Parts: sequence; structure tokens; C-alpha cells
Amino acid sequence: MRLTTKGRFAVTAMLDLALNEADKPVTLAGISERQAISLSYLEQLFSRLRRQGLVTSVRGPGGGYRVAKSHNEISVSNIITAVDELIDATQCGGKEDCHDEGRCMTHDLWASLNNRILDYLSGVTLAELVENQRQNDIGNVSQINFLPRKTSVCEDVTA
Amino acid sequence: MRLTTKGRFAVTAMLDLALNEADKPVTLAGISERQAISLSYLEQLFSRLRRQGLVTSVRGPGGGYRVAKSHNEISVSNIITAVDELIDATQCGGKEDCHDEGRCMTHDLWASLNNRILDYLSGVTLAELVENQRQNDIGNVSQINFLPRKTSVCEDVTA
DNA sequence: ATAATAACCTAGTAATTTAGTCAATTATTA
DNA sequence: TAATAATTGACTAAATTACTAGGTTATTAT
Repeated sequence: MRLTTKGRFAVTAMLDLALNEADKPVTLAGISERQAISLSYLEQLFSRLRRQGLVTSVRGPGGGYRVAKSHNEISVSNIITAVDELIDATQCGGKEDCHDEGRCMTHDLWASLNNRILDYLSGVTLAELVENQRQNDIGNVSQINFLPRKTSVCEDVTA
Repeated sequence: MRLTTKGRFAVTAMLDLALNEADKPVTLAGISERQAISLSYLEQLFSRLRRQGLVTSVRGPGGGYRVAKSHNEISVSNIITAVDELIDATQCGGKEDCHDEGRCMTHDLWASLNNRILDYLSGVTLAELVENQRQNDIGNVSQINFLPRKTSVCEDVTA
């Protein structure tokens, strides 16, 4: 799991797609204009998003992209992992021959932490993002409007 | 908030520090050997960690680094934000003059999502990582051992 | 005192990733 | 048949990551 601007671009583009798809599919040219992302870069991103089954494409005039599934079946982690090549954070590359004294500590650590973050981001759906964005548009809120923290009911259960 | 290997190196190093500090401070040379991270790179990372008040240093022979606070006062997000220069994900750079039709959508979106992720990672403490690592060491567990999900008491309160 | 240790600092550099350009080809519709 | 828009591939500039090299300063042990 990486979290870079690349993944952000992808989420932004998917949100734009979700907000603008109606009867007609949405063109990358349109997303490019609205979100100020270069067309060719979008093409690269959507190539991956399509291969991962997150979007479908229609070629020719009047064509473009559609979200492949229901908006609440697509999570932020789905989008990010589709475009961000997942790298392997361990030195040993999965093998456990990294050091004299045994396997590298980082192996377990990052596998765990990765899992936690992924768990979390898979709980934030495209549907939520769309809903939140629509609310902001209607109210014409110009200041930063934090998403309601739906996980804030969590408590630290450590002793 | 970015999440790259740089931040991972930092968390790994901090965990090594926390596991190995006893009467004597821990040297970067030691961390470098155990975790296979270059000494000079560690120096750069610890320069930032020190400036952020996460570690204290002792110079000269027998010197090294110590964790500055209690282990449960340091979160993963603290460590990551200390070394990962936070970049501004919006095209407009905070100003809201980015587009004809108004401010860029990404502004609110990423401010919100950033906040959520940060919220989450600030709940994972160094103390938890240490405890988990110690358990693995004692049991000599060689397979991936996921951290107990202490935030799994969360419920989706949507609708 | 002096030598060894280890933090601290600065500058540079190779490898990788990001973000983008350019130039095509293919499928579809008007 | 022409226009549209996805699809593909190769190539490039900028940024970031990870690392090297070479010093300086503070502190301790001899």
C-alpha cells in the first residue's frame, strides 16, 4: 500500500466520473478539463482501472467511461491499489533469509500495518465521496468541509 | 499525508530503537546493521525525528538515540509526518482560483481524506508495535502475524 | 591531553517514480 | 466516410528516494 499523488489523481478522476455519468459515458477529455489532469496521464490511469474491472469503456463518438459497479461496491483502497503498483516493503523480498539472526522484523510489521490501512480505506466508498461532494456543491461551501468521521466512535481499547 | 517507503524506514527505525533501548542509548550504526538501512540515510531521518521531538540524542562514545516520550505517546502518523514532507494535493495550492466554475473539487476531498487517514494512523502507537513485535519474537512466529485490530469495534454508522 | 566514538551537517548522485508528451492504431457512431 | 474517443507503446522531464562521501563537533575513555 502506497499513498501518493498518483492514487489521489485516480480517486479524483473516479469521483469526477461518478459525479458526471448520466445517460452518456464520460470522456477522459472532459475529466481532463474539469480536474486539470493531462489526458495522456488519465489514459494510463484508466487503462489500469479498466483492467482491474473498476470502469468499463465505450469506444467511438459518444463513448467514454462508466463506473463498472455500484458506487458503494468501490472503495478508495480499490482505486489506489489499481493504479499504485504495490511494492514489497521488506528487504528480503518475502524470503526470510535476510539476516543472520533470522527474518527481518519489517516483514511482519508492514504486512500488519498494510492490512490495517487497507482495511480502513476499503471502508470508504465512492458512494460516500459522491454524497459528500454533492452536499458541498448544493450548499456552495467554499471552506474546507471535513467528511463526517464515521469511524470516530472508535475507542482505544488498550488497557 | 503520504505513505511511502521513506516513512516505512522511519517507523522501522523507531521500532528498532524502542526495542533496543535499555540503559544505553541506541546507535544509528546498530540500527543500520540490524535493519539494513544505510547509516547516512538514517542520519537524515533522525535529524528530522529529533527536530520533531520524537527522539533525543547523546553525542560521544556510548552515545546514541533514545525515544523522547512514552511509547504510547508516539503514533505512526507522528513518525511518518516527521520525515515525509507533506505536500499539498490541490492544484491551486490552497487558493481557490483554480477553475472557472469555482474551486477545485479535490481540495475538500483530499483535506477530508487526509484527515481521516491521519486520524486512523494516529491511533496506532509505537507501544502497540513494540508489544506486537515482542510477542512474535517470543513465539518465534515465522509466518505473517496480523496485529489485533483494536479499531475493529468501529461500526459503519451510515444511514 | 589525546584518541576514539558517534552525533551532526552539507553537498552531491544514482535509481526510481511521477507526470507528461508524442504518435500512432482500433472501434464505433453520425 | 469522416469524426470521435478509446487503446497502445515509446519516450522524456521533473521530482523524489535512497544512498555516498567527506567533513565538524561534542563527549567519553585511556
